[in-house]
Amino acid sequence: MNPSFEELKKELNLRNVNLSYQRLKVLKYLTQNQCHPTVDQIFTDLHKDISTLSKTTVYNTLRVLEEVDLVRVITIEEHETRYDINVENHGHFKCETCGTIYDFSVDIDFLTPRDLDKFKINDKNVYFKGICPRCLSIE
Amino acid sequence: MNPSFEELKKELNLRNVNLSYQRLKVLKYLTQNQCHPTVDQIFTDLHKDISTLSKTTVYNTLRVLEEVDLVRVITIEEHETRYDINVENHGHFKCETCGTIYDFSVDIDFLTPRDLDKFKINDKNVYFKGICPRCLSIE
DNA sequence: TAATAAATCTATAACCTTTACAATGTTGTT
DNA sequence: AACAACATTGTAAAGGTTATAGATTTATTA
Repeated sequence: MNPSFEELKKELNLRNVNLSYQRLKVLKYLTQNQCHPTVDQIFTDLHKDISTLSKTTVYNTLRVLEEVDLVRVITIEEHETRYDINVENHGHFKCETCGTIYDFSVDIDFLTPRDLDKFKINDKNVYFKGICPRCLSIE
Repeated sequence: MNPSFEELKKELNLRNVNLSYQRLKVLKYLTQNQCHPTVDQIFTDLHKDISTLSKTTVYNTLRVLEEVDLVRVITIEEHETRYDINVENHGHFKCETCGTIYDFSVDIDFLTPRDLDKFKINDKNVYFKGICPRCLSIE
């Protein structure tokens, strides 16, 4: 499972990242909204609570969290960078009709391309596109 | 193997896409430069031959070619949409040091996530990040 | 071939996301 | 309390992509 909020706070301390009020809110948002939100979604939602919040802060915070490997960047589609707190390897499915992004479990370690024998692999990503069951049933 | 240039021209006719001079040049470029170029790379190189070429035309052409499934969009990294004429399923490896994108063969059909039983899958993508052998040896 | 319609190309401006930067505010340490 | 270090904010700038309108080319018909 995903790490709990408390565990994440500990992680930040371990990695010498100060936990400001804004960073705490972003982190909390990511743990509670594991729907791969965009910066704009995060900013818009948090702005309701923190009227002084700047979008730059959201960018900065996400960059910091990414640097310490607590957050993962997902680039399924151009022009919409999404953020995911789950660092575990899993695949993403984007519905081309409604835009929802679904997680799915995939045995990425099973992928052992012989072509990459001499390559150092840091990150593996799998994403599919298509139509989700809900949109299929509506059609 | 990849389709030949002549075959691609036939494909365009089949799909009722007019083959203008500019489109022909872009298509030719993609078949001869299968290095997943960006729009800017395509435009800059072609501009040497066609001084009147507009970057908008490159965008438009790529969109048309994508719509008829002759070209595939690769989004490995944010802010750099890349184009690939090879529609066959294969994986991409991006070297985080030199930026080169390598192809590798991967048995994508082997990926049969049970989670996606009821999903209609149109497109499968696999991309890895890490360091390529050349950069490893230089270090 | 000429006339007309349709499609394509070009250039510019607009848009949107992300980054850079400088000023302000906050936190931590002594 | 004073200082330094860091974080936040707001604005401006950068970069890539798209919208649009006019010019050019191509296709069609007579």
